[in-house]
Amino acid sequence: MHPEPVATRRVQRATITDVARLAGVSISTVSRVLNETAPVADETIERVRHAVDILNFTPHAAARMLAVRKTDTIGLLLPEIGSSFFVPTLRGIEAAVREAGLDLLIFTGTPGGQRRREWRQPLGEHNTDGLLVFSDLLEARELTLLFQHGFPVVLLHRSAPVGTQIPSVRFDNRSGVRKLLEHLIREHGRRRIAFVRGPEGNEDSFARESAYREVLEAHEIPLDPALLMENGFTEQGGEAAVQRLLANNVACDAIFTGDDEAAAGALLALRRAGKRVPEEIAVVGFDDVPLSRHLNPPLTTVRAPIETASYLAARQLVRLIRNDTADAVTLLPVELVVRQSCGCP
Amino acid sequence: MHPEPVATRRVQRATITDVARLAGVSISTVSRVLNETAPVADETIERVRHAVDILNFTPHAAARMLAVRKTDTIGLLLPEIGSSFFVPTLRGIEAAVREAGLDLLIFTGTPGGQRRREWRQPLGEHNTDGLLVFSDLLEARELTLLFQHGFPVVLLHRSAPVGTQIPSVRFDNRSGVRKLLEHLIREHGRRRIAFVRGPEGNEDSFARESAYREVLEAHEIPLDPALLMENGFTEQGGEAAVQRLLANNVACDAIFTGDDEAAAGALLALRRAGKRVPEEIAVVGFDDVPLSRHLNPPLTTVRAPIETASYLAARQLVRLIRNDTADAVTLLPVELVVRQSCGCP
DNA sequence: ACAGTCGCTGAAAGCGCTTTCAGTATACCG
DNA sequence: CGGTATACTGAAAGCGCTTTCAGCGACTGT
Repeated sequence: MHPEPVATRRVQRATITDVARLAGVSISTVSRVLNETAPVADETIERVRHAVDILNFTPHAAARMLAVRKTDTIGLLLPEIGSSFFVPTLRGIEAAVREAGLDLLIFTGTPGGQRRREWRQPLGEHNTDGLLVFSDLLEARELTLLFQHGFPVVLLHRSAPVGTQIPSVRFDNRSGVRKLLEHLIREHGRRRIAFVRGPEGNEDSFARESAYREVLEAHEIPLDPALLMENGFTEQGGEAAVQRLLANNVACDAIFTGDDEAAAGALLALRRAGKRVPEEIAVVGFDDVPLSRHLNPPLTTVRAPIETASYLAARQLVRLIRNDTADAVTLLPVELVVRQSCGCP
Repeated sequence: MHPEPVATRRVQRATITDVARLAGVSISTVSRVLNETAPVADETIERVRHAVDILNFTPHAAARMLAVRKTDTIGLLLPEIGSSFFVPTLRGIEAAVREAGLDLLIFTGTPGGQRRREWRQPLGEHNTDGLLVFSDLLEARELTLLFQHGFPVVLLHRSAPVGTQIPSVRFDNRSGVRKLLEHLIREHGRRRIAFVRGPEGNEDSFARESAYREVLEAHEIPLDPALLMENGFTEQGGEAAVQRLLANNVACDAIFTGDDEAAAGALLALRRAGKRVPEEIAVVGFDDVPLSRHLNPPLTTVRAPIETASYLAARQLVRLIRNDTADAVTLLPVELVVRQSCGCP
């Protein structure tokens, strides 16, 4: 497993000065042919290009950033990257970032949850041209501070702190939950619907829960606190929640998990307990991650345009960086996708 | 969807000079208290810290990089981030990167596959302290060039180009395939085993295919070219491959897909065609992504330590950056995980 | 009492680029 | 033919940091 270790010695990198010397011009000229910022004689261009090739010259990004005072980089702040929710999320962001010709710096939260608050901010205002924040890692007051400094920030799946106008893009959670639960109630006559919520402080989870309460109320179904469970938007969380539900023997004919991963866990627990889904208990989720159609039975859920959301968020950020303007809020419509776990054939 | 657009005006950032002025010291002193590189009087430290707080000062990363001549950033080169394989991969890398106190710059390949080859290399030798390369995006000759320059690079799921000693970390694919197929052959008596391979040029896929051939040979099963299909390590690819297989009516009693996502697709196609899995056709995959245990039936596969691999790769890179040494090759053991899709109860 | 140390600090040189600014040579206009 | 724009180029001044270098005072040891 550990054969010959390998060693390395660094080689001095070429700088713009080397190129200039080799081409017999000044560094200003080299800079000009590289950036095409001023007319340069064809013959000179040729010489410079040639020198660049010979020396395999690549400009030192930091020097460039320092001189032009921008980084052409955007930062992405993520919670711990756990679920498959991140695959489309990252794709969307990456697409937008590449389209804009920027680079992407990623920073994720520590599992422990405690943030590193040091003087050297990894994604601070100085290291990137803007920040895409997905997670509750950054506290409201830090966001506010950033906003007040006019530093470009956009929020993904989280709304702006009061007092700020930070652009955000989110799903229309309420409408999704409404469609989902009404389907369960009207089409399948379920009324004892458990809700397995996401982590404390997660806005999506909060919105979904309050929509859940609204729908129950609208149908005059009393809310049974025993049907409300925690999880954390993870498979294990969903599994544990359902285990608890079953252990406590609380009657229920449907489970709505705040997200699909939890639904997967719920399904696992239900099967292990010998419950038939959907006959005895229906299960529905939210998000429609790629996993969902493969579940057994295939999961009825709400399709959230995950990739689109992150793509648009990144685009907003780019707009904010380049034009100093963006849409305050982008609310993305979601769509009910009926598969079999709700009881439909 | 697009309410009031929001506008922003930038605010001038504080520099070390501002801090120095406010604290009534020289910038050298400020730098020293920030970096703790030389003794500074307690009272002075206090004044500087205070000034830093007041001004909300964060050092300009580019300036720092330029001065110290390192970026404290590592670059990650990914293929298009498509499958859930990336979730553990990113986690592992992120963990290692954070442990080492570095930042992570991500660059993924263009979907079209053509690389941007411009003078301004996004992840070039100048923008990061080292590169973690997962994908065949970078050609062998570019890797070689980097290696010759002594630029730290480590390869993930890809072996070093001939002539270089670039460290790499990979799975022990052959052994995994052997265990998997021998199980299929010995325990379940399957002999017409189709193989759905990954994308051209993917080393994992190549290794798995050649191991497949070896195992067949060892069991004196003739290789039927009709049983060899392309896909691309995607769900859709696996689905399409199996559709083709069925359409051509080629007899087969098992399908081995080069990865689990493709297995998920295969399962879908099989079910749609009314084939019973595993009774009529067994299906096995490779990787054991989180999805696999949820498939219907749960997928027998080979567990590859995806997160560990990327974690170790990142650690090797850090070692290479800091100590100029690393292990030439790290081969990670894999493990058969038997579920129901092979025919086991 | 004096050289040698040590704690602490500021001036200044650089890191590798971009970008004015100034300048020369050539073209073009009336 | 004088004047003015135009193509092209180099010197030099930064961008915001780190890091020598040198210096000053206060201690130490002999």
